[in-house]
Amino acid sequence: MTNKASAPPLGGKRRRKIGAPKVRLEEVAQEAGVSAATASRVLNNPSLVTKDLRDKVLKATSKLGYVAHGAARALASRRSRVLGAVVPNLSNTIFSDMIEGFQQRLEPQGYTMLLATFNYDEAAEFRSVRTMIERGVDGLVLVGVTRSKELELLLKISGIPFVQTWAPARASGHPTIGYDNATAARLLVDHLVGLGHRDIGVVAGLTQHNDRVRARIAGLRTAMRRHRIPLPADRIVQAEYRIAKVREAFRELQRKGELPTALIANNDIVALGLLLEAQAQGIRVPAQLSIVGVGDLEIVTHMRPPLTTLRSPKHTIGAMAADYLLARISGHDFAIPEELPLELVVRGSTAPPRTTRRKDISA
Amino acid sequence: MTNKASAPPLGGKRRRKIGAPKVRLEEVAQEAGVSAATASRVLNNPSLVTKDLRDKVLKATSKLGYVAHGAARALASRRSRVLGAVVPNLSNTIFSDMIEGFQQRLEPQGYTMLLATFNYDEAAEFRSVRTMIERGVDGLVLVGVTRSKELELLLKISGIPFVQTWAPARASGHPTIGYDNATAARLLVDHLVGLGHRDIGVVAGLTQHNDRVRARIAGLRTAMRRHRIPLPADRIVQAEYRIAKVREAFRELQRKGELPTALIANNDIVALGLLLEAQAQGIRVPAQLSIVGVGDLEIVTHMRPPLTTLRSPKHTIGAMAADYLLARISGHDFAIPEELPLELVVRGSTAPPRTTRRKDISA
DNA sequence: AGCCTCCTTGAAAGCGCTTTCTTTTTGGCG
DNA sequence: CGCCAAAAAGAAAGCGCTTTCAAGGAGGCT
Repeated sequence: MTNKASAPPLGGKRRRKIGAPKVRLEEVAQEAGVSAATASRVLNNPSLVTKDLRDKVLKATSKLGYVAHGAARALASRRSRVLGAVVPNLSNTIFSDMIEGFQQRLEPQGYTMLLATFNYDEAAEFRSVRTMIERGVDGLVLVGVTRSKELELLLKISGIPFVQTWAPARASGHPTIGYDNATAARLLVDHLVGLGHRDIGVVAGLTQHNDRVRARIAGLRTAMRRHRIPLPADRIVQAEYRIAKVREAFRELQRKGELPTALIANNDIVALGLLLEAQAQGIRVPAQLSIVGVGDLEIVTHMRPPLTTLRSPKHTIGAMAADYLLARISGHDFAIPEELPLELVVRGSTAPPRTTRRKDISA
Repeated sequence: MTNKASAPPLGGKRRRKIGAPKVRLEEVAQEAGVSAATASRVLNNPSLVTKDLRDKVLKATSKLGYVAHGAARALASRRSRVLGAVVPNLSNTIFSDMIEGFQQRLEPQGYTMLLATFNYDEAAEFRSVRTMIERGVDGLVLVGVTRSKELELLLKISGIPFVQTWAPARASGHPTIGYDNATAARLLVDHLVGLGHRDIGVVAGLTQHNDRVRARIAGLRTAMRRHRIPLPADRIVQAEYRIAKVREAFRELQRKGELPTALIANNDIVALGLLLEAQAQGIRVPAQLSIVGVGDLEIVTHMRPPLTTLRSPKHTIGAMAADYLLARISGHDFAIPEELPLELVVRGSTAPPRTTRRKDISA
C-alpha cells in the first residue's frame, strides 16, 4: 500500500470535485412526488406538512441516502447550526472537561462544534474568533471576561451571540457562566484559617492574559484580610501549569524565607506538584505543610495523602454555555445562575499547623 | 444585570436575524471601484489581479471591515475550509494532545476544526461523522482502523477524504498515521525480559470498540512468544482508564494468583494507578514489582519512583493528519511514514525481579 | 348555499459568493 | 504603425437550499 495522496478520481467530466454524485433535495422531492419546498419543510418544520406527504418524503430521503448540504442550507436559512468554542488549551482538564460538556449538549440538537485553542496568545485568539465568524457560527463560547479592544469590537460589530465562562455572572455586563473566584478563595482560606493557619502562601498560575488567576489572587487577598491575615507579595509565586515549573516555584518560595504552614494552589495540577516537591524534600504533608488545590482531578484522590480540593463545575460550565446559546438562538429565555456551586472536599492534605511553640521533629 | 437571553434587537424591519448589518463583497467591490469578480479574485487568487487593483480592494476590505460569508463561499466554491475530527474523548491526553496538534496546523492555513467526541459509542460516532459530512467538511480524521459497516458505507458514498490514526500505515488499505502496537509491545517486553522478568502481567484498556487495545494485546502476546514466555489469560485484566478502576483491576489480578514480577500498563494513567495501588499495599516498586506504561505523561516523571514508559508521538499524529488532509485537498502528494517513532524512556519503575530463591523482606 | 378563513402546497426569488465565459486592454513583434 | 495573442477585468450564471408569496382546497359560519 503506497500512502500517497492520490488525485481525486475524475468521474466523467469532473462534475464534482471529489467523490460520488450527491443527492440533492430536489431529487428527493421528485422521488416523493412533491415540490422541493415541501421536502424542505418536512426536514425543517414537519408540522407544516400533512402526515401523508411527510412519510413519502422521509421514505425518499432514506431511500436515496440524502444528506443535506450544510452550506446551502446555512446560506438560505441564515443559520449554520454550528457553535464555536475558543479556549486556551485542552491539556488542562478544566477546559477539556468543559468542552466535552459543551459538545455533549450540542449533539442531540443537531449542532456541531467548531473548536480552536489559542494557548493564551491574544492574537491567536482574535484570529480564531474571526475565522469562526467567517464560518458563520451561530454562537460562541469564550473563556474569561477580559479581552483585547480589537476582539471586543469584532464581537460587537459581528453581532454574534456569545457567552463568557469561568467568571460569575456579575463579573461582566455580558452573559457569563461560572463561579466567583472570590467565593473559591473564601472557602479555601476559611478552611485553612479554621484549622489554625495564619501563615498562608499562594502558588498561582501565570497572570498574563488570564483574568481568572488575577481574580483568584484578589479574592484570596480579600478573604485573608477578613481574617486580618496579611498576604505579602513574597508569599505569592506564579507558575505555569506544569509539574516541573510548580516544583521550581516551590523552591523559589523557600528561597524567599521560611515556608508558610499552608499553601493554596491555583489548581490541582499545581497542588500535585507542590505535594510531590514537598515529599521529595522530606517535608511531611499535612503535618508540616497543608496543601489545597482546586478542580478535584481524579488523581489527587489517590495520592498519599489525598488532596483537599475545591470541586469546580467544569462539565456544567460547558453544558450550560451550550444550553444558553441554544436557547438564545431559538429566542427562548435562559436564566443564568449568578454563580455555580463550588464544593470544598476535605481530604488528607490539610491539618492544623504544627504549633510553633514546640519544635517538631524534622523528618 | 439580568441574565436572560434577550430577543435580538429588531433593527428596522428585521432584515437580519441578529446583529449589525454585514458588509458584502459587492460593497467592497463598489468601494474599490471594481467588479465583485475582481474583488473575489483578490481574496482567493491575488496573482490574477494587477497590483494596482489588488491594493484598492485590500484597502476597501479593511476599511469596511469585511468578513467573508463562509456558507456562500462554501456553496460557490465547493470547499468549506473546515476539517473534522472525531475522537473518543478529550480526557485522555492521548486525544487532547493529538487534537491540539491537529488544530495548530490548521490555523495558519485558514482552516478550522469541527470536533466531536463519541465516548466509544459507535452510534454516536456515526452520527457525528454524518453531521460533519452535512456541514461539508473538506476532510476528516478518525481514530483507529475498524468501524461499523454503516459508517464505512457512509464514508465511502460521501467520498470525503479521511485519514485514520493510531495504527501503522500497513494496518489498513486506507491512509493511516500512527505506530505499530506490535512494535510498542516488543519494546516493552524486550526491556522487561532483558531485566530478567519471566512472569509478566498486562493491564489493558477495554477492548470493545477499541482496536488499538486489541492490537496491543496481540502484539504483547507475539513479543512474549518470541521469548518463549507464556501470556495466559489470567495474566491479563482490563480496566477503564480511571485510577479507581485500575486499582480494582490490580486487586482482581491478585485474586487470580500470585502477582507477576512485572506489569505492563496500557497507558500511563493505568501505570499510575498500578503504582498507587501497589504502594498503598506496601508493595515496593520496582523491588517487588516492575511497572511500565505508555504515553509519557508529565506527571509520571515526578512520581517516586518515576515511571518507565514508552513515549508516543501524540502531537505528531494530529499534526501529520492535518498535513496529510491539507495536502490531499490541494492535490499535493504527501507520503505517510510507515510507522511513527516510539521511544522507550527507562526510569525508576523497572528493575530486575527479586530472585525467587531468597525470600525478600516484605515491607 | 355562499362567503370567508385557515391550512396545504407549489412557484420562484434569492442567500453571498465563485467561476466560467466574454469583453476589453495590454503588449509583443513584424 | 498595425495586428494578434495573452492577460486582466467584468457580466452573469449558478452553488443547493429556505422562505416568502400566491393559489388552491377544505371547512366553518351565518
